[in-house]
Amino acid sequence: VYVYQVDKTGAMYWRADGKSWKSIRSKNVGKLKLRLFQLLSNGSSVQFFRSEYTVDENPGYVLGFYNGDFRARRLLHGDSSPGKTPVKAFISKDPETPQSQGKGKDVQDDDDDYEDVDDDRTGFPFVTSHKSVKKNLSETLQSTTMKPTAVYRQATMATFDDISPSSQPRNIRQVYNIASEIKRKTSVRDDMYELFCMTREYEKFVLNFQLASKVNVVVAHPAMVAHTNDLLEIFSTKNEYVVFHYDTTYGVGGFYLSLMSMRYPLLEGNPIIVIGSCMHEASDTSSHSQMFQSLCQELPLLNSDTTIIRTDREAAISGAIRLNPPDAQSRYCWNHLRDYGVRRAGEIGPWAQKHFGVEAAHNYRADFFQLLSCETEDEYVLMLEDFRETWDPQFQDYYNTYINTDVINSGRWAIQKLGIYNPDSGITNNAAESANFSVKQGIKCRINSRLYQVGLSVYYLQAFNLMEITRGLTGHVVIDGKIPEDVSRGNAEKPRPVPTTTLGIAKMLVMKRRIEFAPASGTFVVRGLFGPAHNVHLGNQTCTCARVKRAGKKGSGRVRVEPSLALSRQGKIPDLTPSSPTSSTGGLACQNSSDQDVASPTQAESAIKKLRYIALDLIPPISQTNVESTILSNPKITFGDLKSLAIQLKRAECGVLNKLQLHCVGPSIKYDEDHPGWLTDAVIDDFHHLCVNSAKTVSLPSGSTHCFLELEDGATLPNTTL
DNA sequence: CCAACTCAAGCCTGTACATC
DNA sequence: GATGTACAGGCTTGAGTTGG
Repeated sequence: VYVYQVDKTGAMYWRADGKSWKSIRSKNVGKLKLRLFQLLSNGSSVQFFRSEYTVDENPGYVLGFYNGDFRARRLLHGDSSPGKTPVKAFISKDPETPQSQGKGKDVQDDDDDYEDVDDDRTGFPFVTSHKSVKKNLSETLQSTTMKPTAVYRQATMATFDDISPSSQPRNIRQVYNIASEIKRKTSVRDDMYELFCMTREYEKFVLNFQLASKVNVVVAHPAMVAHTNDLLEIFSTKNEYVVFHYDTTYGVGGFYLSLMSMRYPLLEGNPIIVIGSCMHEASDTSSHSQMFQSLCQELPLLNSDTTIIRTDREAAISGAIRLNPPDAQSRYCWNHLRDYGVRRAGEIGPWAQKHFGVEAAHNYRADFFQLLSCETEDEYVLMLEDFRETWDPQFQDYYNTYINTDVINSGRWAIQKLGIYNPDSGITNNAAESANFSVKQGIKCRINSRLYQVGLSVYYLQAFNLMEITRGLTGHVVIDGKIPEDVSRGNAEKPRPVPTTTLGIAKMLVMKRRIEFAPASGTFVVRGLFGPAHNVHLGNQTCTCARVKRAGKKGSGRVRVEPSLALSRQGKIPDLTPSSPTSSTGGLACQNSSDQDVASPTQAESAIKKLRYIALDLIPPISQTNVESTILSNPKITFGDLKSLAIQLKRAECGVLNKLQLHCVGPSIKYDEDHPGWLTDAVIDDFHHLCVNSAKTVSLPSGSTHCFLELEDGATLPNTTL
């Protein structure tokens, strides 16, 4: 009978005794749990049993008990296949080794069938070393530079006090076995071989595997390729642009890593995802060509004039893209254009400095930036003519030869048409560099990274991208331009949903609740995106914005700005009980008798034609076709929005309601995270009554401070006053 | 709860061969 | 001869799964 201490990790070393047991019964005996095993010999049961008792209250120990015909001990570890001599059980008092119980000594080995046999070579009885012994051997071999022989000697000496064979290495061969196993598991094989293994283990991941004459390996996650194909198909059908980035990074290993990434168009903020990658020994046109050829083979729709590839204007990359995909449009990072144009060593910068001095080079750079920033090509041509008069003829020649074409392609007027113009930076390839950065982050060993390590990193990065895309599309995460988080770190190009028009900025500020009416002071608190908040008192001042025409005041060109919904001083939300033309209590505007410009209820009545939220776009009435076109034309729509849309569809019965309800599904809903459903179902229903059933009241959702309506000439709301 | 099963990892042996 | 490596191949173990 023995008590075994159970490993805290749950390992069941104590149970291993080199014999084959068959579980035959288990039962509870009071607080004890009993498991009974029967010894197997060559597959048949032998009259020898092993019992294990455990106590629930103290799972750290197991009580073991052996009973039966002990002559049955045999079939220990080792080669005991039929026809071979069974090795001998070793009997000792080692409490750690269950098979070595003392009872064995009392047993007469009088049965030939159960005769113990010594090891053929050593003459010593065979015994299985305890697992802790092997573990120690393994740890010593791994943590020191000792040879197996030395480890073997040390291990046997260390257990001098405990002479039980199971507490020592069995023989030197055992140490060799362990060392061999360690080597097999930890050896780093040849980089190329590992890479080659990837071509088989990661099916369809390695698109190109070239060793001679220059190493060139193109990889792309097959699932990402499939998904990108779907996207390209959708967007080419819609004739909309898809923006890619392509950039080469250095310092990853003894090779270049080029990444093809995409501005993912279906998620807010257009996060960067990696489409494919190329590890190449040389950075010449043929290397990049192989990358694009492999990609185009998998992504045939890449070769489309709706494909925009931003690069940093390396000649090798440009040349490769011209070859394949020839129809794609290359656009160059302004920073790199500028660098190449004026500053970069070995290029025109030093040339300009050398010929005309630092100051002149500075002027050329300024001219160059002005040219890039032209709003139209005509303006560019005219400005270029002006500049030429001041430029040195030599610089003119250089500009004509190397710069002009690229500026025409990537100037503001050109990229604005594509919707990729950034007012701050023009056009940058930062996103690609950011993706490169995140790959580097994923590689622990940056300088001496191996090809297969980098390949694996790309694989995992893409898998992560795919997972995040799936989560984003199913509405499980709020993407908001931060997916994947790693990619947007560093010098990532931040998403800029900030509108550029006056009206757009106004809408955005309203949607973000950055304009609030302060009833106490009768002023508006306006918080812009930057800087301090402003307290604005309009008084009788009027807005002269030419774009807005107020109902009933056609052509006036002057509109009074008023709080759309005045809050009572108590902070309660007033109801929208229609007020009489002379009423000044609550209601929606019109509460001030001095407001000469505000349309009277009667005027409003005759003027209302279309009712819509000012910050949301008008969408045609619902039909199945329209729903589809809505989704397609609004790629930022999420599954959550679709679900909401489905609910709205069920209710869709009247035209006015349709319009209102559809407003719920636009991307603008995301502007205000705290009030994503700003236009709630209750409000919609109320408006429904208001518009169709001539209901007299409507209540705003709790917490509402403003209500914005835009009325159009000729619209009617029967019997309704706002 | 348990028997029967699968599976991968681990362990072990024999043989041949290389190196010191 | 001692030491060490490489390979093929078989058995056991331990963890997990499945179905009754």
